[in-house]
Amino acid sequence: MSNCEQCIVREISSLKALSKGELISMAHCKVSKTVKKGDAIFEEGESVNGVFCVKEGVCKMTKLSPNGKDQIVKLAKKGELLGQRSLISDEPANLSAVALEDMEICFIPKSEVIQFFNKNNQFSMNVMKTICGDLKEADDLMVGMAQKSVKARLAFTLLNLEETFGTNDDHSLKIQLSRDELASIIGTATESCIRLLSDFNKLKIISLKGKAIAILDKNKLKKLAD
Amino acid sequence: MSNCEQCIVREISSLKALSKGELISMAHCKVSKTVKKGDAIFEEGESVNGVFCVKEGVCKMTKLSPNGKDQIVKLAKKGELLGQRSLISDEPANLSAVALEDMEICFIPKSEVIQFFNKNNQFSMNVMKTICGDLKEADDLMVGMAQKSVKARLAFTLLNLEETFGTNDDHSLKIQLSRDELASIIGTATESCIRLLSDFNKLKIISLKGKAIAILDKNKLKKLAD
DNA sequence: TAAAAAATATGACAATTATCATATAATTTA
DNA sequence: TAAATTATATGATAATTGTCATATTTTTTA
Repeated sequence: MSNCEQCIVREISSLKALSKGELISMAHCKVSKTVKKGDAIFEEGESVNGVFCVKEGVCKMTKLSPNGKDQIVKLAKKGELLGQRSLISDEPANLSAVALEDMEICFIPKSEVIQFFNKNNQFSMNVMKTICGDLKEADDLMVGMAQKSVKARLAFTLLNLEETFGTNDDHSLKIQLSRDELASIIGTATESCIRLLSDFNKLKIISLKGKAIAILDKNKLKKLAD
Repeated sequence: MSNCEQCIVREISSLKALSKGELISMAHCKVSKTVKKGDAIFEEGESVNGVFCVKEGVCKMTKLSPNGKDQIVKLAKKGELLGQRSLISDEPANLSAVALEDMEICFIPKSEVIQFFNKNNQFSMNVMKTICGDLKEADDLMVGMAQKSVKARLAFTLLNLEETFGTNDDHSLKIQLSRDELASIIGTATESCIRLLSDFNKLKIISLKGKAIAILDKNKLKKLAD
């Protein structure tokens, strides 16, 4: 049982509203886990009896469409709480969470989170704000899906990935996604995604070295993105 | 200044958690309005300093895409609160709200809503649940947009409209949408929407009489919807 | 390390969907 | 009511995107 008071993540999530006492209480009931790349934290339809706090690593939140393809709805990284919506709505998970990298996460049981909701108004407010942010993002993505071409969605996604996850020294995106996963974010066939990446590469807008993607011409990409 | 205690809407929204005293307080500061079909309640980007409670009528929540087309993100009807997300996130409206029918609405100022948040835990919880519901719906719609054909989205939308708004005696959908608006829900060109409606009509899956749409074969429509 | 499996890449083609043109019907305005 | 405007409808065609086939490269496994 490690200390929640000293956890870095505490500072960057809704949990920052918790008092010393609440943190100590949480330290007693939380369960730390490591998750290997590719493993599921939870699956769509599953009853998740609490929330998961991401301490390290990135995971994809996906939903299976009737056609059998997974759609990536969101990427979650350090500091995010998974399963909040489920907990509040008292419903099974609407999305699956699968690790894109090795992860460190903590599970906080529902009873504990409910306590925080009841006693700590600022915590409730933080969670609400997070969910409101997710809602705005989901609405915006929906409009993008409905109105933009695949090319524009790819351009937008690449810019977004750079913004959210940053770049390595060689300017390549820090986050490593397969072509299949990238296609599953923008909502297209893997081949279409690969083809467009090739096009962007030929136009010197991006560079491709294996899985690594680097943005070379951000302005052109921005123009393509709407 | 009319009575909030006797308002029917109170029973079917987050407001049902409010105490007698809170309702009386609200009755003093709320502002009732009528909105004509086609008029905007608020526009995307506007600072809405409170929430609107829909007492009668239906409105569309839309967002302008860079290509200049409006996308309908959601339809809101009696009992729904508009502008909750904005209020909680303390941000301008992400969506516009435009009346599809003549409406009766009440405006409740932000300061009053904040009071309720602070003092009435059940109210907070109700609002949270609503927003969580919206988030789930938005995620699901996003996946649909990304993965389903226009035909499937139209089928799904028609079923949804019947479920949500019901039918008249002649089995036609109670909600009246222009072809343009229907297209703007499913995210396609107006012509494509019209063409598919014609196809469904020829196949006796739906019937068209002017603007009125009636579902004739729900099972076929369900099969088309995924 | 060699073989097998999976991921990436590209071509050919088909299906879907958008766009433009134009006709007709319905609604609004003068 | 007549004219004008707007909405609905349909055809022709182009653009986009998906599917299937098949290399090629990379990664994994034995």
